[in-house]
Amino acid sequence: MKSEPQSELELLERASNIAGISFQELADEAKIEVPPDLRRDKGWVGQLLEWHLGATAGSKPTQDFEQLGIELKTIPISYSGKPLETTFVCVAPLVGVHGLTWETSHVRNKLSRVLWVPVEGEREIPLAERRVGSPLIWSPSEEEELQLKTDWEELMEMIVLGRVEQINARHGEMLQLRPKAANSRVLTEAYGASGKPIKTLPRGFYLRTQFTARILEQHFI
DNA sequence: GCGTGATCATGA
DNA sequence: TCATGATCACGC
Repeated sequence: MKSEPQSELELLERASNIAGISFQELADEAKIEVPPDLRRDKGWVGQLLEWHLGATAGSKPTQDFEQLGIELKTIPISYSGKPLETTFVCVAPLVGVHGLTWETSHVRNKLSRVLWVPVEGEREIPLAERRVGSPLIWSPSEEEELQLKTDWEELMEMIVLGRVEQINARHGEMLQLRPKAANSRVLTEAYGASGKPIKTLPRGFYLRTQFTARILEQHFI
């Protein structure tokens, strides 16, 4: 593992220095194997980049670079430069949500400052040959933050009203709520009708590709 | 089971 | 073709 970067500039420089490098080359340096594909290693690219950039948070529910207040997100892009996948943000709280506000939410904290690292994501490109793209540091604009806040409040209101099982991925303009679990049999506690406890599938907040596409676009304009 | 890292696979 | 709902691996 590399040391933790001591400043935002140092982090950005590290990310810039691996732009254009193939996953094979990065894996060799980290002394790890490149899997044949991502079917059984969905988080492999993210962990490869964590290693190279010196992220230390591990599986803690905090920003990847706590000291710098920065979250790392790799984002797979198509040949046209558009995101191929939505972006997971964090697990959604389903209980103990009384008094939670956007201002203190994990979503806002994680997205307050993000190092986006685009990576080649087309499945027809062998994993070992895919390359890292140019990084960018981003914070939400006022408009973006308002969009996120609006979505978050709508989703959290449904959760607190015991309507979590009526939420589907079509809710939320930019921020959506979807399953986040090992499989569909996993259960966690939530509020049901009349506030009675129920067991339901754990959920996570995800950014729509439309939202992340704009972030990347604006950087290149 | 929870939270991290996410992408897969299928129906519309 | 594309987004939704489901899924995979790991540390603890």
